[in-house]
Order: sequence, then C-alpha cells, then structure tokens
Amino acid sequence: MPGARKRTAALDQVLELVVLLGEDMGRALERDGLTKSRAPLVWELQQHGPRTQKALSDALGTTPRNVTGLVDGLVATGFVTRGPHPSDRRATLVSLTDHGAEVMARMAEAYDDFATQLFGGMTARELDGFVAGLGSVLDVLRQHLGDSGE
Amino acid sequence: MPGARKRTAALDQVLELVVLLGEDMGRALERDGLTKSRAPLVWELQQHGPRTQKALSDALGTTPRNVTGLVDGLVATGFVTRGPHPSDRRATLVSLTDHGAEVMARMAEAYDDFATQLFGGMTARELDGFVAGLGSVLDVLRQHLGDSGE
DNA sequence: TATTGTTATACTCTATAACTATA
DNA sequence: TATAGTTATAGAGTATAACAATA
Repeated sequence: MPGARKRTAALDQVLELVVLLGEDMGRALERDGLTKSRAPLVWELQQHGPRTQKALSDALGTTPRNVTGLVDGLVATGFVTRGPHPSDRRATLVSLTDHGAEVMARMAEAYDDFATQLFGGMTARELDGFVAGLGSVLDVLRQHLGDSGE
Repeated sequence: MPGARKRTAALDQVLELVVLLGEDMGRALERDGLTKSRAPLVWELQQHGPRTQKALSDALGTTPRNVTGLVDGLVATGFVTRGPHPSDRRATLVSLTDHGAEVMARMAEAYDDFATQLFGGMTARELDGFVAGLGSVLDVLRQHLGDSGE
C-alpha cells in the first residue's frame, strides 16, 4: 500500500502547520497585549456583545474560576470592564472597553490580510481543491472526537 | 475581489483544524499518561536516543530550567531516567525507560492509523492536491514568521 | 434549592537570576 | 572563564471544592 507513506507525510505537514500557525498567532497577540488564553474571551465579546462570566465559561468550555482569572487579567490590561447585570444581581456583565474594541477591529483587518497572504498565491481552482480536502479532513476529525470521550 | 471571502473562510477552516487536532492529540496523550509539553521531549529521545538536558533544551527551544521540570515529571511517571554522562560529569543523560519506549512505539502506530483515517477517504489525486496546497501555505507561513522577529 | 462568582488550594508550564559543580 | 544543571522566585493558566450572595 504505497499511499500509507504519503498519508503520514501529509499528517506531518498538518502538524507543522499547527505549530507554525500557533507561533504566528502567538506573536501577533503578544504585540497587541493579549495572550492565547485571553484572546478567545475577547473575541466572544466582540461577536456577541457583553456577556456574563457564566456565559463566557460555557462559550470557552472552561471553568467559572478560570474565567474569573482571565477577566481579572483583561481588566488589568484595559481590554474589558466588569459591570452589573440589569436584572440579576448575582451576575456581572463583562464588556469590551474602547481600547479592547479597537484592538479587535484591527485584529479583524489583520486576519483578512493574513488570509490573503496565505492563499493569494493559489488559483481559484487550487483553493477550491484545498478547501474541499480540508473539509473532509475536518469531518473525519469531528467524528473521531465524537467517538472517544465527550 | 470575490476571492477574499473564500480566503478568510479557508483560514477559518484551518484554525478549526488546529483546535480540533489539539483536542484530539491532547486526549490521546492523556490516555498514555503524557502531556502536550512532555510529549515532544519523549519524542526527541525516541528519535535520537539518550540526550543531555542541554541538548533537549536546544531541541525543544525552551530553557534549561524548564527541561529540569519536564524531566522531573517524566521520571515521576516512569517514562525516562537520568543517568551520568560518560565523559562530562556536569551533564546528565536522559534515557527512555522500557515503559516509555513501549508507549512511544504504540503512539507511532496510532499515528499511522490516524493518518489513514484522516486521508484514507481521498483519492490519490485529491491527496496530492491537498498536500500541494498545504505546502504552499506552509511556505508563506515560514516566510511570514521570518519577516517579523527572530 | 439552584445559580453566580468568589476565595482557597494545588498542579503544570514557562521565564529570569543566582549558584554549584565541573570543564 | 565557560558550561550543565540546579534552587529560588514569579506569573499565567487550569482544575476541584467550599462558600456567600442572590434567585
């Protein structure tokens, strides 16, 4: 079965992509004063507006205790603020500051530029083929994750 | 420029791949008693045989102090042992235990199986196209990382 | 009773700096 | 002097458990 070596070589490449992308994103976030753990929280706020910490903990798939720490850090660095919930006095609403919103807007632009850099050299046909392959890999991966655990 | 949206959608997919693959690998490692940080160290030992901590710190791109901690954890969980260096009494040689070697051998098999699961559904032609696309993305990414920093 | 977010505690990973034993 | 690996210290991120305030 001569395809077997090709497949492991492909997986090697995918893993290299994961590593390099992690480095690149890490650097970009650091430049903006964010970390890999805090960025998803801020992203969630940009996408859905002010959220309670409970909602954030559900969205990020982490514990409420952890969200407390992440929000603490983001408050200290000026990305978000804590405010009262209008109808539930137990809850706190986490909102983006102006600075946080600015950084996220810049990041969204950089994201588009980055996508163009990565894929701009491909023809439309090549890009379609690549995306289709990626889609089928993702399907298998989702199924694989569903099989074990959850 | 109608391709722009396709490109960001492709980057979205790549990032989802990164997340899902991270989850999957994390689970697999946990099943074997390893962590994401310790696995590369054990992998390095399997590839190149016993190494000094200095060599490991260079290979992993981390500090000597950090390697001390990682090796401590791997000794405690039975994956590696510390031994004297034959010619340099300052250095310690880190080696795989039988258990560590067994786990790594099993992991290498699982890696091949996983690659077959991920890419087995593609035709040879589709796989070639996907790998070529991945290669060009990696090239751009490497250049992007070289530009800023280092 | 149940939920929200906190404090208390602990563990992993990472880093810098000072130090010991060797080279 | 320089190198290998340690202790000391610090900070981020993650988790569980107990608890206070509120629902």
